[in-house]
Order: sequence, then structure tokens, then C-alpha cells
Amino acid sequence: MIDINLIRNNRTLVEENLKKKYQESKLPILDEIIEIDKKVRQLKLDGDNFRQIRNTTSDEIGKLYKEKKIDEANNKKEEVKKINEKLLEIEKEEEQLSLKLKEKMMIIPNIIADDVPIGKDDSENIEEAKFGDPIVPNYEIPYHSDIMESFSGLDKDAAGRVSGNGFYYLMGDIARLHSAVLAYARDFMIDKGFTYCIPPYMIHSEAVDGVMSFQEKENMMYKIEGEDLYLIGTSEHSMIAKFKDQILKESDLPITMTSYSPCFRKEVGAHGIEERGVYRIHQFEKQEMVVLCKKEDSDEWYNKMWNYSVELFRTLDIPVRKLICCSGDLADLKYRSCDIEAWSPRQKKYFEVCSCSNLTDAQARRLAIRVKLENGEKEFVHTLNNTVIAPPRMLIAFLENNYNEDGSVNIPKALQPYMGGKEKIIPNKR
RNA sequence: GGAGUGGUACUCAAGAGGCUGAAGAGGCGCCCCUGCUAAGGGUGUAGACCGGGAAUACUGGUGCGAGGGUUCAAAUCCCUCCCACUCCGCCA
Repeated sequence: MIDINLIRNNRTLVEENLKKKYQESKLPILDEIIEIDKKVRQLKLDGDNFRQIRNTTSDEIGKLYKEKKIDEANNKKEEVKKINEKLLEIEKEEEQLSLKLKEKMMIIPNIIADDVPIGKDDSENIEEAKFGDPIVPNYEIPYHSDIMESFSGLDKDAAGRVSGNGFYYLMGDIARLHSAVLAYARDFMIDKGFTYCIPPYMIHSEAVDGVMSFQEKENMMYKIEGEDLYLIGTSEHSMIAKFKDQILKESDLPITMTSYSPCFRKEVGAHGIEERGVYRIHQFEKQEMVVLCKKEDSDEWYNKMWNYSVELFRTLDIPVRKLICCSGDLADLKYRSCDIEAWSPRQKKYFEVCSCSNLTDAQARRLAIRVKLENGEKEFVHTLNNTVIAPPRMLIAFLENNYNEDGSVNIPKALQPYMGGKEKIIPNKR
């Protein structure tokens, strides 16, 4: 959500931003917003005036009672009753209009960074840099779930019977690998100075509403029957909700956290889960990084954060590239965003493994996360988030890039301490 | 899950229908005292959110866990929910 004053006072900026995002005119909505906002403020003013009269009159009634002037008091009571009737109408209208205003404001996208490339959708995202050579070996790389099965490491059939489509059993070396990359990612981020966090995996409806749109809630969140609890879709939900309505001290910032959690997603909508293997599933685990900082620091943190992802994947011998999201592919709250994509030697293309975003104050404004500066002034914080690692999808990249012709999989040096010192793992069937 | 107690500003805490933006204290600012420290005395100040306003001037409203209700008037009375603590039960 952006500041409504921006529309009021710097309309051109908002207009240009809308053009960049949608490349077509959605400008009438701004006129509508300005008009509604004007009405709401007038209603508020009217209401305030009536409330003022009510308050002072009520005080007078109290005094009259003390002086035993009962008749006069009763007359005033009638006055206030009439005021309350009028007030009720005003308040009703104000409530309706504010709601409408809020809905409209919600779909006004955050102002995007000047250097975000202009484009209509993800097909116009721009590759900025490659890290590591995207090698295609001269032997065939099997489908990732076949690699897993060669280690007896994946059982989707049983998972289907027990839990349904979209679930999986990981076993043996593959399960160990899963835990190993998470533990490695955790320690990697701790070494970068981030605080390791384990959040609640279920949150109240109120917290859900604070961190996502209704549409998202419907399509993603699993609800616990008979309880006011939802399974989280990412630890970001818990981690951001933690700061809702808080005023932080300047000395608290930056807050740099790396949170772990299982993630549960219904995956209703566009792609569904009709895909072989573990690319799109109802349950996965994720190590995440979340940063809250002062506004002047968010650009710097953004660059640090995506670089951490690149660095981590390179230590696991996985080639990656940085893909800059164009204007049309940016979610409404984002100021800028990039994907870190891992190389798939089987598909001979890159696929998304991390998504790094600077939301500037858009999220903080929605959630009222503020910082009180040393000079006493308050401002909204900036929030950023990025994936560190999200297996088992991440294991697809890992297995394909470390796969040997004989079916074994190399364990990169960095990960060996987490895999019992093994330099490679050997399949038990082919 | 049962029984009880409680939720008031940055923190602790008083208040039990109108005189309460909300006593008091800590904190914070300034001054004083005392070899240093620990501590003491005096004095002042703020507070969250939304408006009007050029305004850090002035000013109106909201706000006492959340949401409803009663009333001319609610931190205070009633209902629902949430949270914390103590005891019991159950359990890794």
C-alpha cells in the first residue's frame, strides 16, 4: 500500500508508476480515489464536530445532575439522542466509503525503483548476470524424481495413499541431504550475522489477514478445522506478523533474521500440483531471510541479500543466474525484485530457486511497523525478504548439477560436514 | 480440557459510570549535593492513531487486550473472543 498523500500531492509520480506497471491507462482509478478520500475526510470532519457537541453536552448533563437540575438535564439528553441518530448515519457512510477507499488503495502498486526494466510479464524479465558455467554434460541427466528413486529416496505412491497427491516421503540419503542443505543454509546465514528463528507454524486468522490478501489466503492457506488457526505458507508470515503494530527503536535496526519452517500450500490456481516429482507440492521446508531496516539502508540490504543466495548456491557447485523482474512481473507491494535461478542441465534452462524483494515501506505501512528515530520522529521501516533455500525443490538443482555418469551424486565440500563427511552418495539401485 | 487470577502509555502501576489523556513511580531532560562510585535532593517533560491547519502554532476526534452491547455519558456495567500467569489433568 502506498501513502495516499502521494496521490494527493504527487499525482504525476503515481501516474507514471502505473504506466510502467500496466502499460495501459488505469488512471481513472486515481480520480476515483481522490474523490472518495475527499468525501471520507469531510464525513470525518462532520462526525468529529458532532462528537464534540455530544461530549460537551454529556459533560453538562453530568453537572446538571449534580446541581439537581433534572428537567434541564433531561432536555439535553434528548438533544444528544438526536445528535447520536445523525452521527450513526454519518458513521455508517464513513465506514462504507473508507472500506471502499482501502480496497482501491490496496490495488495501487508500490512505486517501483527507477531502474526496474519495463515489461508486461515474466517473459520480459532480464538476465543480468550468470554465476558459474551452465554445463550440459555429455551423458543424460535423469528426471530428478528418478534420481531420488535410484537412492530409494522418494516414495510418492505411499504418500499418495497416506496423504494424497502433492505429498512425498523422502528417505535415506535423500532425506539426509534435505536436512543437510537446510542445516548448511542455516549456518551460512548465521555466519552472515543473521539471527536464527523458529516461528510458530500455525497462526491466527487475524495474523493471516495482516500479511496477505484475501485471494492469497484462499489459494494458499490450510485451515485447522474448529480452531482459529492456519498452517503457514512460509515463515515470512509468522516473522512479519511478529512486528505488526510495533514501534521499534532506532537502535533495534537493522533486524536481520533467518527463519526456518515447514511451509504448507494448497496451490489452488494457475499451475496446481499436476507435475511429476517434487517441483510443486503441498508441503516443503524453507530457510528464509527477512530484514527490517531504515529506509536509507534498504537498497544496500537488497544487494547483500541476493548476493548471499548466489554465494550459497555457488558453494554447492550449482550454476545460477540473476533475473531482474520487470515492471509487469512485480507484485503490487514490491519496489524491486529479482529471482535467483538455478541451472538445470537436464532441461537446459534455469529455474527459480530464490526470490529476493525489497518492499520498501509498502508492507510496513499496511502492518504499521514503525521506527522511532533518535530525534523522536517516527517513520515506517523498510522490509525485505529472500529465500535462502527451499527443499525439496532445491534438491532438484542440487541432484542434477552434482550428478555423475555412474549415477552417484557429488557432495560439495561445504556440505560434507552435514553428510557425515561423505564426498559422494551412491545409488542402491539403477 | 477443568478451576482461578489478571491484561491500563516505553516499563511498573492507581482508577470500579461524568471532575481521567488517564494519579504515582521508574525512564527521559535540566539543576543541586557529595574525593570517586553507589546513592540522594529539586524541578520539568513526553507519550499511540486519524483529521482541520502553511505550521514543530493552535485545534477536534478516536484510544485503557480485540470486537459487540447498555447509557445522554464507559478504562469502569453486560456479552463473545484472544492472550498471560497459577493450580489440576494429559502428553514429547
